[in-house]
Amino acid sequence: MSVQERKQRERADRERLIVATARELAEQQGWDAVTTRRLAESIEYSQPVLYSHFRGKREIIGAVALEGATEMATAMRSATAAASTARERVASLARAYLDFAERNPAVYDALFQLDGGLAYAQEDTPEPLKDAFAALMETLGEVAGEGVAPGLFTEVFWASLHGVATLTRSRRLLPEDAEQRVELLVDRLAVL
Amino acid sequence: MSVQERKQRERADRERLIVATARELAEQQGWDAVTTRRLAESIEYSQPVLYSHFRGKREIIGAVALEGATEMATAMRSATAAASTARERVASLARAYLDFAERNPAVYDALFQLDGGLAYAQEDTPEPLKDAFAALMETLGEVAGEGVAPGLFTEVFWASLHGVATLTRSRRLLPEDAEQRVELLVDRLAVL
DNA sequence: AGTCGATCCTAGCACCGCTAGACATTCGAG
DNA sequence: CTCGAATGTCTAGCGGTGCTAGGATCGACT
Repeated sequence: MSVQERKQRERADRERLIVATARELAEQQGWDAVTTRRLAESIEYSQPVLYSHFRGKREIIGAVALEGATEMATAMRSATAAASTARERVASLARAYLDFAERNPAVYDALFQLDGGLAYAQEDTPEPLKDAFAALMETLGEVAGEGVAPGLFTEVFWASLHGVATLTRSRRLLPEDAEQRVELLVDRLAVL
Repeated sequence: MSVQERKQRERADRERLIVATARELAEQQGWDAVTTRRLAESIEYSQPVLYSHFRGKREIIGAVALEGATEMATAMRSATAAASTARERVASLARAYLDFAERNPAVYDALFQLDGGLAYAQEDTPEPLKDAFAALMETLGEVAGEGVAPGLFTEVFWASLHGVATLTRSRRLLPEDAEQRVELLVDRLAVL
């Protein structure tokens, strides 16, 4: 049995290596540079090995997305933990979100821009994605205002942040006024 | 002279044909299906002809984007023209924006999602793009509220719409509550 | 020790964006 | 009217992509 267990462990290790390498490559040179050949070369295996772990490149993107969702949820929760007022919590959350997007563009793309073959906003949505949304809702739910469903409010706030994040990164918004945009969003959307 | 003029005219016609065909193909089967081979096949010329009009696929996307920007500006202006109150104007604008994105996903992608090699938010930004932003600002500038620059407010409102549009289309937001999301955005962001 | 199954790689498919170079056609000068 | 030049277009091909079929190799059991 121990031999099989070792093999399973090695296999799991290799899978983690694939995901980590894909992520690293994507962060350094963009997702376009993450080709199956380069990825295989980087992990020092041949291409077909990738396909014994994942159905295709899309699933690798999905794996990076799930990893990122967990990290993002953690980042958002720790950002809001220290703040005492509701306004501070919301502002910290927004800043943490945009900060994560800026610092991990490839992971952010895997999550919200590319097709990783993941289901969103459904029952079969993977747990990390649900949890990241939950992390948003924990803070945003309390500032939704009367008569507005927390889920709906969270979606709208999230979408706004997403718009700011993506338009900024593609240089369709200038990065200079980033802070002012956050302030405006928080002050107007949240009912404090 | 007339011979040269005819040739120039034919060349311009062919260029329009390329852009129109690219757009059509993209709307029908997505931008991934718009390959230089298929596009060339569709216009009944060989591949290299495309490169005598555009530097590459990116520029073709850019041409579709510019075409789309003009249409979008028109759509937004005619949506706000009929409305009498400021709130109605803003709500109509938002709906027109999201409607355009939903009805012309490929054009919307060319404008705000893909790289068409265009400059945004700069002096050398093409006129159609500037004008589309101007169309937004005409309506949104008057509801920015005191002490908030119209340009900044327009950017934030636009970004929010963009977030809703893209997350909805990639099925990360369910389309059901679309109208509620618009109402919430308008009522909270705009100072009426 | 020999078999047999799991594991991995080589080689290749059909496609991609893009371009060099050959070919035909048209134009303008003598 | 002829003939060289310029223009326009095409064929063929380069290096790349995601993905896979089929063969070689290796290691664990009988």
